[in-house]
Amino acid sequence: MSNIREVARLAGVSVATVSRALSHPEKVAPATLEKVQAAIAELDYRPNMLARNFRQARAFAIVVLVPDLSNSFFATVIRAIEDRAQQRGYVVLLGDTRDSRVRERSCLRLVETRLADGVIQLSPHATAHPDRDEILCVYACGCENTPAPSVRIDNVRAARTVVEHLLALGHRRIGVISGLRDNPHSRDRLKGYKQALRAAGLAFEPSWVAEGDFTLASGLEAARRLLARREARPTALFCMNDEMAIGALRAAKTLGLEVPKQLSVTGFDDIRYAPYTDPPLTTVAQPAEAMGRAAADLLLDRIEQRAGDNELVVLPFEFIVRGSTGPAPG
Amino acid sequence: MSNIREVARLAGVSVATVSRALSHPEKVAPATLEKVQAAIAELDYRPNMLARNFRQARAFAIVVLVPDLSNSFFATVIRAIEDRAQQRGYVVLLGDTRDSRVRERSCLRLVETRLADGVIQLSPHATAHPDRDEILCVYACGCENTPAPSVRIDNVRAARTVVEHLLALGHRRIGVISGLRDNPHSRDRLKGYKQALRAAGLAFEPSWVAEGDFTLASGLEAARRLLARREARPTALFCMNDEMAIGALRAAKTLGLEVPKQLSVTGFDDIRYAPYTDPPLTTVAQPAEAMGRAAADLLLDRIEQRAGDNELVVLPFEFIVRGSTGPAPG
DNA sequence: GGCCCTAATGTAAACGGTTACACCGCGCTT
DNA sequence: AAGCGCGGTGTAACCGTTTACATTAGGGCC
Repeated sequence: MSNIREVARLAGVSVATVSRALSHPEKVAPATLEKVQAAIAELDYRPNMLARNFRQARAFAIVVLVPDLSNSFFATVIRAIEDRAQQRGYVVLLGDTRDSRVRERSCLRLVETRLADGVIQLSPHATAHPDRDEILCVYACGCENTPAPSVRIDNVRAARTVVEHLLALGHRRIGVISGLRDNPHSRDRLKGYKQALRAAGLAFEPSWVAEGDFTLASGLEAARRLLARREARPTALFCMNDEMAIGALRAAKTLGLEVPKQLSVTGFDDIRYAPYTDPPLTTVAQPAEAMGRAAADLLLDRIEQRAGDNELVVLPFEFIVRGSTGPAPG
Repeated sequence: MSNIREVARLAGVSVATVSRALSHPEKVAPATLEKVQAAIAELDYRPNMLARNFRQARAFAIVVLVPDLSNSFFATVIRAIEDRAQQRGYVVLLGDTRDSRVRERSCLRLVETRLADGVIQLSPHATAHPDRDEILCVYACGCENTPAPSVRIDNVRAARTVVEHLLALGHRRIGVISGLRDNPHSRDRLKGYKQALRAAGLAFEPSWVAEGDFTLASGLEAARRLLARREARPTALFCMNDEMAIGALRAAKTLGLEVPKQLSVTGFDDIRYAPYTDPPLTTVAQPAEAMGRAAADLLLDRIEQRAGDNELVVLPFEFIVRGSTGPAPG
């Protein structure tokens, strides 16, 4: 495989000139540029990026830490990140942590060993790693107390909006299918739920909160538990993501409950499958693509030292009413 | 940031010894090893992988080309690839091509420029690139005529199995919702469809094939077209992936057709949402995880020159009957 | 005791780029 | 005409490892 020296020899110039021709073409005379390009074409030369990156002490790579790649929402965010990163000359390394601490650790090692220049976290693990502060890290799906450079929506307000919608439809017994109790997203969204209740003069009833873990199966299970109660069964379920809402819809179906006639269900995220559930899911659309792009820009700006001072990006969400919510039954 | 020389100085040995202590610990005396490790701990030294990779002329990275990351099936395959790659000391670069040729090209450039050691393709684009032969490439979701190192299921037989199931249920008018007509997967699966028809003594009716592009929306559209016909409306729809099947279910619902009573629908892939559709989707389960792992192993073995000779891995599929198929209506 | 073999370590040359610095020649200014 | 500035180019050092080869020491064998 040819290298820069061969190109230089063939073009009759020095290696420095070839290097400049590639990296700073404006600094070399047009005639020279042409000779160099001819030589490059002739040899089918491709610069060795391994060498370039090594010399520049930059990997031109970022790693994205995702709790679960096969969740459609995260996949969309990552797509946007990848897209933007590529535009700016970076490559993205995949780090599916599966919510495991050791996997996460081993991904962070990538930046410690210089294989990556920074990290984008898709989960809002607030728990700082001891040496985390030396690592450039941006949170793409932040929460109220997610540390500095991060992008998020106002989860509290979004949750409140959803619950206000249900209240306006006359629902008084609104069950919650939550993510893991100590997950920051769960906390924020529960906060919004409580705010809406309080504003409506209703008391918060802890037994109406069923804990899941953001998966389809856990949503189904949680819904079963909530709907099992004979007395005072919830007439609406506020689910903290779409996957669990889809699970809840399934539970309703197997219990013979008609949605939205007998039970309203709401989701969160607006994943691509949301308009295709039966009935289509009322949900909060997070601007997944915009969040990905913004997070990528935030991180890359910091890597390239053009650290903008606007370190917290809060993007607007959209509340989308579809068919899964309706007036509270009789 | 400390480097190998500082470690050597602190440990009172040469850089070569430090290097060996890290890469070939069995080659250094236990006492020396200890000194080196102490120095490493003291300085909190992390070897610079950029330098190591450069020196070894290896990136220890593979890129995976995926047509659409937010498709749940691909996401699962990638997860498995990432998992296996990490086990074997490699990192995975994400290449979401969005079915664009230029994006694909630019990803291949990564291996030409040495930033990656090989490629795993998730789409079976048979169209060889001019210089593709210099690039280590493995196909993870192959077809009948996918070139050499590849893993796949027997798409033809799987499709035939599905259609035989529908025939056994008494269906005689079986519509097809296909992927793009020239997509190899579409071809294989259509072939299986035809085989089943022929075996049952039925004629193939081209107008019962509606072309989609594997997306939810295209499935909905295609189903609308097929179900719009007054005379001889299909009683079953064979969809070439789950996403389009979900679209078809939606179409049926909006047209007031009951599934499976009036219309049977089948999918392909068994994505995680398949058991949660209404009714749950009858489909072909591709062993997504196994496919990912196998593809990773195939590629890494070749990168490491331990090229196994079993270059074509054909994994078993599973046909899963759920609620979306039933006897043909009266 | 000399020889040979081996294990452990050190020396220094790569790897393929980038870039600071030196240099050269030309045109413009004064 | 001398000096200056500047655009274009070349020389060579440098980035942090790995590793071929040289060197050394020690142990076993005759």
